Amino acid sequence: MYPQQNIRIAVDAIVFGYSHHQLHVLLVRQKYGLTQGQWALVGGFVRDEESLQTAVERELREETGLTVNYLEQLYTFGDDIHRDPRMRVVSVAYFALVNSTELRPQADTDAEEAHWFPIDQLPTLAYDHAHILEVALQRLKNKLTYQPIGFDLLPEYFLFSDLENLYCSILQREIDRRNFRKKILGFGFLEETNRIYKKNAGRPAKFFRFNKLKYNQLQKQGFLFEINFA
Amino acid sequence: MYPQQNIRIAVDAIVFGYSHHQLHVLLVRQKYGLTQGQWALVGGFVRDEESLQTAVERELREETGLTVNYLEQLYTFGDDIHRDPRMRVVSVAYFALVNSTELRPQADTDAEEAHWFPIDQLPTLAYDHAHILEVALQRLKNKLTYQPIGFDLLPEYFLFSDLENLYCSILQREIDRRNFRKKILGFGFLEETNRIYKKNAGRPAKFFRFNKLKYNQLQKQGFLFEINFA
DNA sequence: TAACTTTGCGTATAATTTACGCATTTGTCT
DNA sequence: AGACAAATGCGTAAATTATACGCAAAGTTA
Repeated sequence: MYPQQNIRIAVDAIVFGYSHHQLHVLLVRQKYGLTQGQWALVGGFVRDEESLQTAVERELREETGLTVNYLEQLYTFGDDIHRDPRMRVVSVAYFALVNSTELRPQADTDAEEAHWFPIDQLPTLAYDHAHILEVALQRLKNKLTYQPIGFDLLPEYFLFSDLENLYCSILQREIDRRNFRKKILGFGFLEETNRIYKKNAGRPAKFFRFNKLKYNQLQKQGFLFEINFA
Repeated sequence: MYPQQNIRIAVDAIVFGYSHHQLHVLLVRQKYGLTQGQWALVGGFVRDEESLQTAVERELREETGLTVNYLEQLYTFGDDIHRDPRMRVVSVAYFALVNSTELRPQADTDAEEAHWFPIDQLPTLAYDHAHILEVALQRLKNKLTYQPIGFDLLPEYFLFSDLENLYCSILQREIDRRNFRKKILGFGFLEETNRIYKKNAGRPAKFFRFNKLKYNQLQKQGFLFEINFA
């Protein structure tokens, strides 16, 4: 009924952050083992008495000290029996987003060496982590179009141009600034604040804020978030 | 590096079928153990040397003899440590669809007792399987609107009214028959055949066929499947 | 043949998306 | 100060898509 198995269960987290107009991924350098020195996703083995989600949260805390803004299960990688060449490990991967203000403080923990890498300048990754990252990136791109998760990558107060740049750079397509603004504002879940940002050039911009309560309320009323540009 | 764990990995399959204008789920009666006599999802433990997907396929074959039309990983349930009260089991759940012509032959295997239940007349389910089923049903509903998986629930040749009824009954809303037809035909991946079906009443209807090749082709060209009715 | 049922096509209207134009508000340069 | 550059913010016309129906066509039944 409960056969013996020689399989381990691990969790891994793909943590995305956004800064300097670029998407970044958090990676840690492997300290021990076969892959020593290589870069890998944050992760580790699940303890007998903790839930999967707790396991990821613990690993994130231990290895990076970060507080994530959004966390959801991504996919379970267990079809390649030799993804870890030394023994069979099934990994439940989680997808995480951090607020870009969180991005700086590189953990005050006994963190392994953790670094943010721009998505287009990744090092070689250990195990099948490059593949996992690919899946995560696809999820991010998809989700961006039908759920308001872009705000979890931005600070609480942000400019419209930030939001616009985020969509442009992650989805890698052009969007019409004016139609984008009109559409998002039309949704009715962005609060205009009276904080104003002055750049070196151009007209100063208002800070906006995502009103999550308002969004939840709208959603309950059948509202569907959707961003699709030609 | 590779700690001992006292956790087992199982796979479960939520198999949906469609017949008699109703969505059905395949369940098996438990033969042994704590939950003996109760109904449960098809599933079992993963063997050391098989992939997760292979494990589901094996269990499906062994327990039901069915050939599924569509199979994808749904979610991994491992947050409730006591979902199986006797020991910790993490279950990777898979989502499967079968062609309704497959629905009849109830397996010629040494199958456990397997039965199709209409979605609104389910028995009490073992473990947390009611919850898993809930998640699967939600996935089905969502996916129906943005991927052409409805065709995996229908026979190769089907009538427009079948497709229409499938959408109506699963999504539980009314749709305008004429607009629905116009929209789907406009996609251009349905082949009109010269087979004709005569009912007892009304104008005879043409059989249609889903052209998967054509769909893949369109998709590559950036076409987006989407069915949203008010 | 009249009544009934279901399929299949079409058209008018409403709503939404797309493509732009341009005024506004700042800083900078001369 | 005035001209110019840079970025924000608002608006409007045209094209496309969705919605709401009407109704002919092709059978069966009485």
